[in-house]
This record gives sequence, C-alpha cells and structure tokens, in this order.
Amino acid sequence: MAEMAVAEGRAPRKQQQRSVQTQNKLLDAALEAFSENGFKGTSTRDIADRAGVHHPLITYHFKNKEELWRAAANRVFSKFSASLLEARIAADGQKPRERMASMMRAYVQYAAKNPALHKLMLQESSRESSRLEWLVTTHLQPLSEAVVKELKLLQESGIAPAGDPALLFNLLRATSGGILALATEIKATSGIDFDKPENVDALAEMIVGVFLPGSD
Amino acid sequence: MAEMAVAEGRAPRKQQQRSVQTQNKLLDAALEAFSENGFKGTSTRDIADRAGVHHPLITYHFKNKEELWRAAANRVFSKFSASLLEARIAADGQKPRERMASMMRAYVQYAAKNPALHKLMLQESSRESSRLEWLVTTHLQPLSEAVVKELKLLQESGIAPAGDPALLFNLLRATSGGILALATEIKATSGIDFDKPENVDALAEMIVGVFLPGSD
DNA sequence: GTCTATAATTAGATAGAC
DNA sequence: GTCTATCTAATTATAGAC
Repeated sequence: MAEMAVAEGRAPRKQQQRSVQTQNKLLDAALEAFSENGFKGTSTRDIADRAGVHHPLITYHFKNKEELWRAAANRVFSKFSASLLEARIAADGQKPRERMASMMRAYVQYAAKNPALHKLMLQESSRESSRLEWLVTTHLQPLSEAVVKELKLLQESGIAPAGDPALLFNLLRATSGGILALATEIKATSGIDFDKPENVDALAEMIVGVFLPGSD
Repeated sequence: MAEMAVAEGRAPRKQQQRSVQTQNKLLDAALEAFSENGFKGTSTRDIADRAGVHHPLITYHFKNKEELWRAAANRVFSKFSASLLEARIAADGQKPRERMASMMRAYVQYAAKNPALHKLMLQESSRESSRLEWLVTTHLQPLSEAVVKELKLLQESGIAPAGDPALLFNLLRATSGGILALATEIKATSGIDFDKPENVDALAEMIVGVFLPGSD
C-alpha cells in the first residue's frame, strides 16, 4: 500500500513512482467525494472519475471502498495534527494566552484551507459506525487530550472561560470547524465568502476574542 | 399532498386519516435517514423500512425522493422556526441581554432534542445543490435576518462581542448546532453525553456566558 | 501496472392487481 | 389506499487479457 514506497531507502523506481501518483490522485479525489456525499453516498466510480483513472484501480491499490476511506481520512488528519504541532512549536516562547491564540488561528486557517477535514468528521458523526470508532481512537482522542490539558491551565489563570474544559474544547472545535463546514451555505445565506483570506482572518480573530476575553 | 387534509374545514374522513398517518411515519423516517446518510446516501427502501411501509408508497404519497426530502425538511424547519418564535414571544418583557440569552437557550434545547435539524443542514451544506438553495431562501435567510437585527442592537449596547453581526450570528449557530451534530462523536471522544439534560443545560450556559459576557 | 468485460447486488420508479 | 411484480439503471467487486 501507500506506506511501502516510504519505507524504501533509495529513490523508488519508475513503476513505483507512477503507482504512488495514482494513489495520491485517488486519495485526493476520495477525500473530496467522501466529504461532499458521505461514505454511503459516494460511489467508487465517482472517485475514479474525479481522479481520472479507471475504477478497477481502486480495488487494486486500496482493496475496497472502506480501506480507501481510511487511507484518505488518515492522510488529512495526519497532516492536520502535524500542522497543529508545528504551530504549537512555533508559539513556544509566547505567553499562555498568545500561545493558545496562535493555536486557534492555526486551527481556523487549516480548517479553512481544508474544508474536507471537518466535512468528513461531521459526515461520520451523523451515526455510529466502525469508521467513526476508528477516527475517534486514532485521531480525535489524542488531539482532544492534548488540547484539553492546555485549556485547563488557561482556565486556572482566568484567561479562558470557566466550565468543563472538555466541553469548552468541543465548543471551540465545533465553532471553528462547524462554520467552515457550512461555508457553502453561509455564502448563500449571509454573503460571507470564506474563500477570501480576510474573512477567514476576521473569523479567527472573532473566535480568539470570544473564547479568550481575558488579557494575559 | 400533506397540505390537503389541513385545508379541509371539518374532520377528515377515515381514509384520509390513515393516509396522514402513513405520511407522518414516512416523514419521520425520511428525516432520520437523510440526516444520517445524506440525500445521496439514503435509499427510499431504507426509508420505507424504517417507516414500516412498503416502498412504492413513497412514490404514491410524495411523487419522488426529492419531494420527500423537501417535505421532511420543511416540517423540521417550520417546527424549529415556530419554536424560536414562541421563545421570542415568551421573553418579550425581559431586558435585551436576558431576551437574547433566552433565545440562545431555546435554540440549544431545540437542537438537542432534534439533532436531525443540524445534521440535515450540514449534510446539505457540504456541496451546492438545488436542495441547499431551497433551504437557504425558504428557511435560513428569513431566520438569519431576524436574528442579525437583534444581535446588532446588542452589539451597540456593548453586550454582544464586536465584529460583523452576520459573522457573529453564524458563529453562534455553528457553535450550538455543530456541537450537537457531533454528539455521537463527542460522546466517544470526550465522554460527554448530550442525551442527559444537565449536559445540554451546561452547554447552553457556556454558550450564553461566552457570547454574552457583558452584564446588562 | 492497466485495461475490458462482467458478475452479483441494489437503486429509483412504475404498472397493474386487489 | 395498499400490495406484488418488475423494469431500468447504477452500484461494488472480480476475473482475466494485455
């Protein structure tokens, strides 16, 4: 599968390179399709068409629809975690409030650039499934635990609003992600276009202002 | 269709009553199924099974899948608007801040009791469609305009956070609705169960506290 | 590694008996 | 108003040629 080529020490051979390209095209297409129409609502033919490859190649590279979903989800969530970690490291010297604000901005910016992330999450949260279980244990719980820990410290300093920190974390997450998952609708309803960077910035600043009202 | 029986002045005849019952069962089942699996991901057979009726009855009562979706969406959104209006009237004597807080509580409580509302909204927002356009012009825009007007007044009094009131409205909406649409996942990730009324109350209070920090 | 052809299942919708 | 039977199209997945 996709991990093989990475394990190889030297540059992979030509055949392998093309294989990786096909896999990447399929993963991008799958992410887009699944995030738009959900797992059940997406046909493997649609994915193959979006990727510009013939549909039997899905079975060849990913065994079946479920494994393709998992691989696509794995990729976007891994990139997301890496992006957050990067922001966390970059903010290391800052004061607690500014550090948290940096994380929140990074979260919003990533969510805006990758609307599929939260769309996928919301699609799968609509009902219990083996995919949701996998998503929770593999990606969501580790992320949640890390952020809740930092939030708790901010609450003790009076910077973040009081209340159950886990609830607060989910509030934050639903706010950032939910509004960007609704982007298509909000553009139609309110005329706010989150394709424009200045609107994303305004959103990030509003979230920071609302959730971190205390001065540091 | 469903509207016919209501137009009739006297009590409808027995045959008509059974018809209305079947329609209601189908509407409930459709709302549940569409909210879980999206429009494309839902089969009319699944809906018929959930309702306990034979699937050709869908064509009989609602013409096709699209019309059934519209009828189901219409019902849940109409009830929602009515519920908000009721809360608005009940809060009429209160001060601006308390009035807004009452509305926010009513919003959260309704969303908690009817998770299908926001699930449906999020499912349809994942891509442009004729259904989304209909949802926006029929239900979302009127609601948005009414609430934004009140929010603007609260901002001028310094009660609500500053910034584009339309953005603030969507933030509020995404927060309340988004977190309850994620309920299944949040229970698994954070152990917070929104089937318990006390957790819904805590959510409502946290939202009020975060978005209306100023004293009135 | 890629393609065509196809098997087996399930989908939306309709016809016509009762 | 309800049911069975069925048509047509689309679905996932596989077998086997190239």
